[in-house]
Amino acid sequence: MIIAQVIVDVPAKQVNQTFDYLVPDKFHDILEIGMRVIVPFGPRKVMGFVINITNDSKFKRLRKIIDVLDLTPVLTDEMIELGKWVAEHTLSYYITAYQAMLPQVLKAAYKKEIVRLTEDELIPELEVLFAGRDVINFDEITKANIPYRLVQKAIQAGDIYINYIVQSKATKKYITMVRPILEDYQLMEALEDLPKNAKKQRVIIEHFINQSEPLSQKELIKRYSTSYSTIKQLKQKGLIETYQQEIYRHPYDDKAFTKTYPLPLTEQQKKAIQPIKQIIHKEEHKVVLLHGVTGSGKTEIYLQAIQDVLNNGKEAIVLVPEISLTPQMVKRFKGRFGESVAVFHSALSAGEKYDEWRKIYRGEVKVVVGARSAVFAPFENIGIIIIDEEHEVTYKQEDQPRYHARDVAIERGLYHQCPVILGSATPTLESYARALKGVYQLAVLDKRTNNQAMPEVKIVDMRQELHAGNRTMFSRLLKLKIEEALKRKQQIILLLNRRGFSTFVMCRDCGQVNECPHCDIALTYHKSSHRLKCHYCSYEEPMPIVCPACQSEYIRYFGTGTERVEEALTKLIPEARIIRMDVDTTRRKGAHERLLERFRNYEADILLGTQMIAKGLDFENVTLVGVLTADSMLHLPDFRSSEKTFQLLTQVSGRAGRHELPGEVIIQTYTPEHYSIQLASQYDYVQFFNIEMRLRRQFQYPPYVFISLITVSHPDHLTAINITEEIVQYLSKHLAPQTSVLGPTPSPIMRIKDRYRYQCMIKYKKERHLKEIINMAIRPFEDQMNQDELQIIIDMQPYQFM
DNA sequence: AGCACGCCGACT
DNA sequence: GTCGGCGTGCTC
Repeated sequence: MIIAQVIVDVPAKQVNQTFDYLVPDKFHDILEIGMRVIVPFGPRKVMGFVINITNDSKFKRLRKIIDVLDLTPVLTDEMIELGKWVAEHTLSYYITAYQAMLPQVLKAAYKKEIVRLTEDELIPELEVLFAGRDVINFDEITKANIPYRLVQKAIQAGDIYINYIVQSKATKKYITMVRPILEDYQLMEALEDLPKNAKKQRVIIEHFINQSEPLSQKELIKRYSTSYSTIKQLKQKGLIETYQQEIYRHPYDDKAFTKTYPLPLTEQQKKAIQPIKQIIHKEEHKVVLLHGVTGSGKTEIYLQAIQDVLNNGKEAIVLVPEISLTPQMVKRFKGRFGESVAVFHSALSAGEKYDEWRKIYRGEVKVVVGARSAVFAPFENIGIIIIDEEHEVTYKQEDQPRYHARDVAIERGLYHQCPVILGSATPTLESYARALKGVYQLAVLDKRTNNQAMPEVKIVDMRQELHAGNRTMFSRLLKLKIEEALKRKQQIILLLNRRGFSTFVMCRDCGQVNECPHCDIALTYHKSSHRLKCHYCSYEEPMPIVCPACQSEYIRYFGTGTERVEEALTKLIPEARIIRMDVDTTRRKGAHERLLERFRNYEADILLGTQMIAKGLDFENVTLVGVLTADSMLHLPDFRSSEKTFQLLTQVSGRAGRHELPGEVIIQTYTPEHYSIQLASQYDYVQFFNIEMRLRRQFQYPPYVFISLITVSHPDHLTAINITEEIVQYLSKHLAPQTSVLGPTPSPIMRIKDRYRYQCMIKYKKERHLKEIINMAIRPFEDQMNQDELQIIIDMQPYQFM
């Protein structure tokens, strides 16, 4: 008796466990651990992952596996363990963790059909619906508003039945290939027999006499400017045949990547790469924090370390923050390792992602470059995992399973006994503290490879600008520097740090701010549509003409959107050619790259944008970087706001003067004395680290404590508070006395989509059974979560507190 | 999750 | 007595 233990595709607490199924004889030789199967589950059919195969079960009445969806396993043994680990550490369901590790298209799609079983007259409602057909989609029942009991009755009478269908969405792309069936001499004979007027057929047969390799039908038609009918005729004559060949989509195919070769390393780089190479050769697991200033050549270290790994016959994973932002990075990896690189990209279509995934899975590539989810790349022999810009928040997944790619990488590094490299110019305090403690190994690059000094940073106090009568958003210094750069035919990057700061509408008479009726947040003014939109739900309304509260006509919008900056800039310096980059101008696929390419080709003088332009860009001709509002996110309710400001300013300053030309940075701020702005301007990470650590200790924040966050939301305000209160009570009682349980505190945005949101924050140093205790605290509300509109979100390591 | 089952009030 | 609404509990 062969029994498969299956995790079923039903994300619910009560079924978050394996179910045993009998493996029918016909699947004995096929079925392996890690494959997807279709199993009966109650009255339905669902997809499931086989995570173990045994030969006994404590259940005596087992049902049979209906079908096997894969020819080879989609989950390796390691990934099965990893999925368990992820689920348990993030308090998610196993099924959710496994789905997150695989490309979307491997997710099953479910369909229900109603099949007619009798020729006899059905009830009129159903008869109308069937309208002569034997099978109809179940949705039609709901659409036609037929009460379900009537359907039930017909099922009981045996007139109809419900057919549950499980489909794998995986689509492969095929191409039609043409090849000769006969030998050359036979083809030559056939050539004789062809009618004189069959000129095109002759050409094609001649082609296959010279060249017996198959050719795609498309290419054949194009090359000999013929048509499908010619091929069809040859097929009928039995000279050639066509067949379908599976192909990969090639998202990067159209671009030629120029081959690059290892660059000579500087003394510093040599010193930094040495320990990494050692770990690679000893095949041990260690985490190395590579703290390197912008432009210090971290990427070259990655590339050469990977080369060593490949020479050892192993594979490499490289995580970058949102890869579409750094086409230059892809270029470098493709240039160095060519065909053996797979790229994971949020802009790829589901099918393209699946293709890249299969290349990894079949061992056709050795290197993966990708965003967060690439950490799950199904390699079986990993030799190194690199996380570039380790401090980036995008490595934390913000929905279930709420994992951090860094933690997963370290877990995989442990399994494969390989190094994990965390690279950053501004490491997170957590990582740097661990490096100082010796938990991680520290490698430092404090010089740029071109030996250029870091660009000089000037801080401009915007309050004084105002006092001097300058009401524009450009200080006199910045304006002067822009003009100078334009004169020198050099380029400029302007960063509008907009987070927590957008264009809202306020009445100048009564101070009324237009807010979303469903969320506690000001509506954002969109110039293009002249409407007010909520960024948290989909609510929008036309821009009012008079104030809704006092009917005053003096309503206007405040704050600074990129559109307005562009407008003001054009007014100030009319000759400047500007490219604006923000969510609006980059929404379309490939828009990002096109805009950057135009800037690179010097089709514009100024690149104006939000956060997205701060990272990874490398333009030779950029000598001036301006930050319009350095402090806009300093005051967000987030203990990491100083750290994030420091990171952003350092990051963006690094965009200037990366090559021959020296760079300059202007930071405009209303709080010039703030340490994160001061120290960013001096590139003094270590000092920033020391000051920030002192504050973190004083106020008990990570890395001195761990934080877990429970967010309770409910349409009823009081219910949300009360439930949070009960959870807080339970936790305070059962957690260690040194642990602090804070709450109920309203979330920074208390109401979103008409739901009130309250938080309970747990700050702890050591809690061995935290997950179990949290689960116990939540348990009394499980039923309510199923039925009522109660939602409880647990984040074991939150990065966002909104 | 999604479905059946079973209890209870309202109605033919 | 029967219909339909909803709470409860199960799915190998």
